[in-house]
Amino acid sequence: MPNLFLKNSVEISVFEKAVYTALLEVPKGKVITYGDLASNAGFFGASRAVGNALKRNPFAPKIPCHRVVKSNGEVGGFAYGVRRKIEILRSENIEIKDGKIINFSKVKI
DNA sequence: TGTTTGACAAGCA
DNA sequence: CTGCTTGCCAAAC
Repeated sequence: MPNLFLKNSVEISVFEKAVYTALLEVPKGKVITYGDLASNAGFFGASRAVGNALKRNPFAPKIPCHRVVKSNGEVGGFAYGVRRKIEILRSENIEIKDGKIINFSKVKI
């Protein structure tokens, strides 16, 4: 395994490292899909694995996990509840209706 | 070391 | 639009 970093005494796989790093490049007020994030991280098609990586994210508030959404415009999941995710997104001026993002093509990277 | 698991995606009826 | 099926991938069992 070509991985294992040490961040705050927590082991991180190269996969997670790549995902978190790529995610940090998403500006406030914008979102990215699980699939695109996977691609940006260098793991095309790993959308599902990305979800897992975010869920078990060791350092929660440090990374903007809330900016990762589904490719169909739905919000997706969140470790602390979808409700919370929506609130945070709204606080970043991203409109959401019925669990779906308004103007998805415009707020998406 | 094989199987199961998900915060997914895309295609089709 | 809804619901179902298959494909995916890294991590956890």
